[in-house]
This record gives sequence, structure tokens and C-alpha cells, in this order.
Amino acid sequence: MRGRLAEQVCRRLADEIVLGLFAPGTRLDEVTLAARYEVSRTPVREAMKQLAATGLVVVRPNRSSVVAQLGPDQLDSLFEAIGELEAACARHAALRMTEAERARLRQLHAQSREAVQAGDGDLYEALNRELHLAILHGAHNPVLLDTTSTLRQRVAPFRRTQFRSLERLGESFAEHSGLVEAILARDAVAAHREMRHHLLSARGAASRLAPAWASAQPPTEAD
Amino acid sequence: MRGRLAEQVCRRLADEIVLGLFAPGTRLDEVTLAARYEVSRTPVREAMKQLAATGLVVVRPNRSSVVAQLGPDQLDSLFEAIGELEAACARHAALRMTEAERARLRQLHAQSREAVQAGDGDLYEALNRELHLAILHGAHNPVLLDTTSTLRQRVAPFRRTQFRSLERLGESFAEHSGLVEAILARDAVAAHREMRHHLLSARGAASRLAPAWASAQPPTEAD
DNA sequence: ACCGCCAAACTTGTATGCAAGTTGGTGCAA
DNA sequence: TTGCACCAACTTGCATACAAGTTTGGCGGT
Repeated sequence: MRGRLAEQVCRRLADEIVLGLFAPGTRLDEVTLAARYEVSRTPVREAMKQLAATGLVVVRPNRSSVVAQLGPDQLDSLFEAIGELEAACARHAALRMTEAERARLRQLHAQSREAVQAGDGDLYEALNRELHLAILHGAHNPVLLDTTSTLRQRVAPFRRTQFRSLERLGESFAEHSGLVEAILARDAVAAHREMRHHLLSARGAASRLAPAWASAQPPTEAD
Repeated sequence: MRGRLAEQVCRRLADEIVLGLFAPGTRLDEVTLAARYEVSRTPVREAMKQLAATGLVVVRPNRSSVVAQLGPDQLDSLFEAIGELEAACARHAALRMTEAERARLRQLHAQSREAVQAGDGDLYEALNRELHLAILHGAHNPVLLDTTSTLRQRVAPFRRTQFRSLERLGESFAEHSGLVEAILARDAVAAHREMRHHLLSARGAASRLAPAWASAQPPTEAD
């Protein structure tokens, strides 16, 4: 065939999970997926093992794998860990970003301001993602970048509706302002503090906006 | 057979890599490993995909996988990331550890003191590992625990001879003292600072003790 | 009517076979 | 002698076949 099928399946499946095509808890039947991607079960199995290692899916011996199902506590832990990692990235970014990277950061924040004024939640979400990514890259540490990105991917299925409310939009932008200002001023301590505060706020918003799982999905597998 | 072979192979291979039985750069031939563990190539392949996801091995399309080979820069990034994560754990541990956990921390540190006085590097290494693990658990955040443990596993093959010198032994113990004291005093800021300082020191020790890779292993794959 | 048990269908786990790509060596030519 | 091209052995990538475990539906008993 066209080679590297396992990796392709891994990427496609991860994308479709992150985009919400497979909701958390969905059974991932190997033969069904194999038919869906027009490959045999072997690459599908290898892809699932990889995704399981990243935490996106959970494999249960001799039972179907499922899209990872996170209880409120686990989601909280995840958000906290992301906060710590991104805060560390922000601190390093404040000290290490190149002028070009700082310029891009400024530009992304300016575009975000326009998105807020236009009330465009989707655009803001995209810019928010770019801004965070820019900071992760700005830390100039590939391990921190990879680790944080993996964790961010893991919460993606749970915060698809984050910027629905205009209030949260403005709040997020205000927090970004302090964060960007600290980074551009090369104030490492302030950058760290602002990022931690920002992600704590995002965590609160996520659990407020989607309290459905809190009651519906106990941490223990419901089968 | 006796089931769950892929997982067993994954654990055994990871252990043997971490213990130094397979040095970084070693080719991991699928059929050889399959013969070694007396299984077929299929579970071996699945295990390798998982280990690749954790960063312990790297898979190269249509070529043999190898035990991950880290250049000085990559090792530096890894140590820095571990430092940030463990520092975050220490900060949370200072605020969240139970009395039982604090008692165990105190006990481990006391045992470490004896190991230092006896000059027993192997014992100190074991206690050092336990102490760090106790702090990771003390943060009461399973995501931070898993993430940090995975990263620690990744550097394990590169710091096998860390506590050979008595000087480093005493230095490490002194740093632990400040760290443990901060945690027991519930001083989150100090705990964070002490752990960062401790791991920066460990990073320096590692790159000083084993400068061999620095010249022998360029970041680009040497095959 | 309800509960428990058993069997059949289904799903995952492992092994093996075959195709495609890579590696290393050899032979030919300049 | 050196460089290049080609070929053979080996290794991985994928598919399929088979074995083992799990789920489910039905059947009989209470």
C-alpha cells in the first residue's frame, strides 16, 4: 500500500477524537475502525497502543478500547498539570523568546483584540490556540513543548465549547494581556504567575460550562 | 498463551533499557527481541510503539528501532522539563501532603543521612529515588505523577553513575535538606525554589560526570 | 414472571506468511 | 585504485488465519 499506515491511522484517529467525532466513552472497535480507514486490524492496533500511551484512549484487556473518559477529579488534575507546564514555558519564554517571536506574540494578541471586539468566538479560539503555542515554542525546550502539547490534546475533547460566552472571551483576553505584557517585558516571575492564573481561570470556566460529566461520568468505569 | 504478552514485553524491555542492559543507540531488532522473549513479532511491535510514544526508543520507518539517543541539548531540555515538573510537585506537596506522607518523607531523609555517612552510594541512590517519588505522590495529582515519572524514566539510561562521587552525594543530601525542610514547613515557594535548584544541580552533575556523549553522540542520528 | 446458567456470536490477542523497502557487498568500468 | 551500479540477504510493514476470552441472548428451572 502507501506505507506508514499505522502512523496515518494514529493521526487521523487522534484528530477525529480531538475534533469531537468520537465522544469520550465511545467504543473503538478494531474491525470497525479497520473498515473505516480501509486497512487491516494490525495498523489499527498499533495506532491504538500509541494513543493509549498519550492518554487519549484507554485499552482494557480483551475488551474494546474506548475514548478516554475523565471524571471531574481527573480533569482537574489534568488542568492543573497543564497550568504548571505552561507557566514554566511562559517563564522561560519571557527570557528566551527571539525578537521575531515577540513580534508574532504581539501580533497574535492584537488580532485577538479584534476578535473579541467582533465577538467572534471561533476566531478567538483559533488565535488563543496559536498564542499558547507561540509561548510553548518560545520556551525553546522541545521536551516541554511536546509534553504540554500532549496534555493539551488530552483535554481537547472536553473543552470544545469554551469560548461560547462573551464574558469568558473578555476575561480570557484580559488575562492574556497581563501575560503577554509580562513576557514582552522579560519579567519571568510575572509571566509564570499570569499564566498560572490564566489556566486556573480556564479550568474553572471549563468545569462551569460543562458540569454534565461531573454527575454522569464517575471516575470508575461504568461499563 | 498466558495473555497480555505485549504489555509484558513492554515492561521487560523498558526495565532492561532503564537498567542499562540495552545502551542508548542499540539496535532493537524485532526478530531478535521476539526470540529473546519467546513471543512472535506482533507483541514486540506493539510494545515498541508504546515505548516510542514514551520516548524511550525511536522508530525509524523501515529501519530498525533503536534505544533513544540523546544529544547534550536534548538531555538538557529533558532535565529542565523534569526540574519544572518536580518543582511544581514539590510546591503542591508542601501544601497537600498528609501527616503520614510527611512522616515518611522525614524518615527517608533520615535514612539518606545514614547512607551518606556510611558512604553507600547505591543505598543513597535508592533512597533518593524513593524520596523524589514520595514528593511526586505528595502532590496528589496523578497526571503530574505520571508525566514526571515518564520523563524520569527517559533520562534513567543516561545517569546510571550519578552518585559515584562522595562529593556529589553530600551536595545532593544538602539540597535535599533544604527541600524537605521547606515541604515540612508547608512553605510552597521555598519548596519550589529548592527543587528547581536541586535538579539544576543534578543536571550539571550528570553532564559533568558523563561528557562522553557530548562529543560522541551528535543530535543528528549517526545510525 | 424472574433469576441464573449455558452456549453461540463476537471481539481481542497472537502467530505466521508475504510484500516492500533497506543495507551491505561485489563486480564492472573508468 | 576508485567510483558507481546492481544484486542478494535481511528487516520491517501489513494482512490474514487461528486461538482465547468476553458478551449476549435464550433456555430451563424455580
